[in-house]
Amino acid sequence: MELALSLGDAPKPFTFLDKTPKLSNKDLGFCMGLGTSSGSRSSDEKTRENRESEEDDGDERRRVSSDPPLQLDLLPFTPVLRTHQPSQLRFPWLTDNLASEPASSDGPGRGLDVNRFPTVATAAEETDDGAALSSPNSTVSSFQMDFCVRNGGRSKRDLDVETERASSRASDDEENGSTRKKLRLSKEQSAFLEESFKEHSTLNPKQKLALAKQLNLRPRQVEVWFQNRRARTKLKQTEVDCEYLKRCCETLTEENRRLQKELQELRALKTSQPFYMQLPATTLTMCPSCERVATTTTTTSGTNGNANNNTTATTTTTTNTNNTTNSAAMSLAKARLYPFASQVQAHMQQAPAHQAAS
DNA sequence: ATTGGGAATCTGGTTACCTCA
DNA sequence: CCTGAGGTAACCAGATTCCCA
Repeated sequence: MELALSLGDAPKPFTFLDKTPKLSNKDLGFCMGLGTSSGSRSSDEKTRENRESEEDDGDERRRVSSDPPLQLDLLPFTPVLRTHQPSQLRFPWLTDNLASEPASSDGPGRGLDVNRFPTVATAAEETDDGAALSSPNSTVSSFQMDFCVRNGGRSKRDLDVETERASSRASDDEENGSTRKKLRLSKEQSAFLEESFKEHSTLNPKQKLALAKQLNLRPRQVEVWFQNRRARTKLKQTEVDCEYLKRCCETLTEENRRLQKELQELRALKTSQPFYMQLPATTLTMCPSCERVATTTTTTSGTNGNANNNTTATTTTTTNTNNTTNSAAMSLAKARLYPFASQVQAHMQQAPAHQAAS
């Protein structure tokens, strides 16, 4: 069993997931998407890759996410990520003519028409993270968007309260630079961001601007949302990894317990039947070509009558060929001791490479 | 009044780019 | 012209703060 597990960013994919079907989803209750995607790369690698892929964009962006966020695609706590229909949510960086498209000409295509606040945050959009416009003090655009999105089912009183709050916040922001606004993104905005996160776990400036424009948010807000989203993803992944490690530990503990018990039985058997002393010492080795387990036996000094050499290593294919007595008992003992011996033997005979290697 | 979720902020690290000696 | 140092900007992860439902 390969226990190449990691918390958080896996340094490499868990190859055993491909090799050992016994560690499948049904056993563990979650799918082993661990470390099989971009999340398994180091940030430096990702950064390097991103920069290589950004050459086409010139100086417009510095980092590009080239891989979709696959890491959580298979996890139970994440909704099915690939079920969205591209036609239902359009991403500005995927449709070049977005700006010129007529709004919601195809029904649910835009999906966020409710967010369409007439030219609210254009100034902020133009300047991206400019200190003045994207500073924490600037609440105007985001609030207006929020107001526009949520006012559908509200009473006038609610709207008045909201307006009052916003004006209060705005005034606070104007007079106090340290005031920190809190904005709850609407469901539509969150859903849209989620969808785009499934496409790109990181944003380039173009995508950020487009998303911000689409959602009537400040680019800084989009950027922060993606940062927090990545953090949440990693946290969830860590939880899943911990759970998996816990299960592995339990499995290994149980296996250890079972083997200890078996060892005790064999020791008891050995004291009652001394011929077990004649069994050669056995070690398990790994076949380098196919990574299967092979057994190598080392006969010890002449206890079986004709073995005069002190240390003679042979493979199991020749084990005990001279010992014709106690064959039944020996077979029984070997069957208990080396449950894989017959398979390994057959495998070794099939593969000529093994003969050469041995 | 309490609490959890999440938006926002802070901090430290990395990299790319530019300028200049 | 080349090179290395220094400065700057942008981005990110991680930790933290703190607002609000």
